[in-house]
Amino acid sequence: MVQIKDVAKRAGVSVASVSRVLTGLPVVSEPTRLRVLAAVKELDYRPDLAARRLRSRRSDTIGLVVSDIRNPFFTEVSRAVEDVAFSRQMRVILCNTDEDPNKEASCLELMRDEKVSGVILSPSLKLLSHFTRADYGFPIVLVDRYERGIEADAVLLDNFDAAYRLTEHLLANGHRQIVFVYGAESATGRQRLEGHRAAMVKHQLPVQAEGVKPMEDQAREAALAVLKRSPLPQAVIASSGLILLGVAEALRATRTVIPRDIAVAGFDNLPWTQLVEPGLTVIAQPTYDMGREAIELLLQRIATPDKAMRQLVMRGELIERGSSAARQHT
Amino acid sequence: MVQIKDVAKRAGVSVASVSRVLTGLPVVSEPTRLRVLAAVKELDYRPDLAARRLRSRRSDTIGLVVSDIRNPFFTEVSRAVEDVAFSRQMRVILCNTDEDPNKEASCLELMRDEKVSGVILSPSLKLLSHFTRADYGFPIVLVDRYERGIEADAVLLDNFDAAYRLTEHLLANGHRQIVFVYGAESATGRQRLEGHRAAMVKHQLPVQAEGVKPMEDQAREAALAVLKRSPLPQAVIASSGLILLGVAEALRATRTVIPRDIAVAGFDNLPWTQLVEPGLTVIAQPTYDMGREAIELLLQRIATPDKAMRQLVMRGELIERGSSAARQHT
DNA sequence: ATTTAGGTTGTAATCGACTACATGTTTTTT
DNA sequence: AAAAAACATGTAGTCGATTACAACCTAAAT
Repeated sequence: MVQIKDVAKRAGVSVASVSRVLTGLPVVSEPTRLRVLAAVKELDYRPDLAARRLRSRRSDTIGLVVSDIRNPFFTEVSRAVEDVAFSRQMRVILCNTDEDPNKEASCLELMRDEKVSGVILSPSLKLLSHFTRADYGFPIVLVDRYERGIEADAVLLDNFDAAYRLTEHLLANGHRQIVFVYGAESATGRQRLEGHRAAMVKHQLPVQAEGVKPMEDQAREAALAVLKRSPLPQAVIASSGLILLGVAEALRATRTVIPRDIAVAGFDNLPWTQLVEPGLTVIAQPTYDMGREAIELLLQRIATPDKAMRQLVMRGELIERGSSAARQHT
Repeated sequence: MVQIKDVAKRAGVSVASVSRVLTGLPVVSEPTRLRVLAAVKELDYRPDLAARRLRSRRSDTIGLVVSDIRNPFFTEVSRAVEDVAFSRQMRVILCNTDEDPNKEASCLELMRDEKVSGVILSPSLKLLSHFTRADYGFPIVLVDRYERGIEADAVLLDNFDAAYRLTEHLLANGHRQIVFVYGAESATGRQRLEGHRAAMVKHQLPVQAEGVKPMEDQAREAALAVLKRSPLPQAVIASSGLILLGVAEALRATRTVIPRDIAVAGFDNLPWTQLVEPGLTVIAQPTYDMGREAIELLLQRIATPDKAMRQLVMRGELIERGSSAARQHT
């Protein structure tokens, strides 16, 4: 195993100089720098990360704590985070919480043990409700979930605005009786409900909301119940991609024709939403960008810990497809 | 910062005893063990991982190297790997290669630097073609991709069998002119082509294969070209979920009706395959189980490095849906 | 010519845990 | 009862880097 003293010997300098070159300190002369780099290359020296981390108290590692990496939103975020981290020679450690506060606490403890430089976190509702930055030894950037007034960096969709515009779109196309199926245990779901509510109230229409647990089968059951109503509502909105999937399954199971029998709209522009006839109208989130912004924000926070907290609120894009087409007068 | 000597003092023992208790060595008496554990709890002591790793030369970390975590197959595998690792107090480090041999080499180098206990790898075609276990300082388990005769642990689908059965299913339903759209740059795609070929040859039918790059838009273009043919083939098989998506997009864009105009079948039982009318017939892979088996295999390999290599070949499940319904005689 | 400042370099201490070895104690064997 | 074996524990060295500090050299300032 070649180590730093071998490099030092080869380059004819002390270990301190080698270390200075490798950590990028600007206190080495150009000639020594070049000789060290040459020796490193000749010997194919790789610094021992454990030793480096022990002494320097830093790990150059980013933690990513999400409910479930299989959620396409988080998958995309993780890819963005990994891309940026990789380009900066940093590592990513992943942890799934399943929305379980205990597992979430374990994950954050794990991150503390790893002495991560920072964490990108999608918090459970419970953690979000009493989030305090001082509780952790590392900076945190929240993604997807955030509540007004919390002192934390965050990257999220403008949920209120997105749901408001989606609702306005349906209303403009003549749909009046709208059922809003949303994730009741999620801050995001609730904020989207508020945006929907605001649009409905503005048009003096009643709000029909169905809160579900954030699982596909739950959403399907809720949607099936809605579809048993008589008369059928004129439209249904799903507050997330997962719920939209459940709704689509229910519609297919009951042979309900979109948009003739009922109009549909939802969140998350997943690949399949354009495949389901006649194409599902959705709010697209800039997921990859959100992940990228989250880690950039985190890296800035690590560099300058005392600047004021920032929230990056991103705008969703309304993608109109056949599922929300104008209502035919009957 | 509370450290091991604080615990030792509190428990009235030496640091060696504390270390022995914490690393689970069976050479401590029960009384001291209990007193150490009590002291650990009272002080909320957390061992410094960097120090531990430096001295012990082990990291208790697993590397996961895949082409793209956004591929649902790998997403699911990563979730399984993370679950098992988490339950054993191990970490997972993720790296995406984009099928680029250079990035792949960087990822594996990164894993070496991290002194991972082992790696779960989905190799590029190039790496697979001259894979040698001795090239790395850690054990490797291959997932999804494997070639006969390679001396390596692996977990994969029985691709030949799955494609064979899928083809037999289409043939049994009366489809004769079948186009097989497959990922030409993937070992998996090629193996599936061989299975398809075997079934066609057995029935003395010609093989029509279209190799594409493993990207959705490439598959769509290829499928569009196929759909321009006159007469239209009677069925199309997609050798992966990604390609199936491209095919489905092409069919929708051309308003081709499944299965009246053309029958469809493919791989990967993704949530949306049952949503596309009239439901797409697919081979389902036991993805989560494959991930679980992969890390279990890896942990066994770490425990006993010298046992013979093992390949776990799993059987795909044929899920028949409307897209491959029996051909109407004309 | 002497002092001062600024820039380079090297020596040695240090990070915090694991573990080889030595030592002491108890149990078993002869 | 003595010797050997087995077990339990402690002391101190070690893992391989970073970095505080001191020492040195050169150039600028007095």
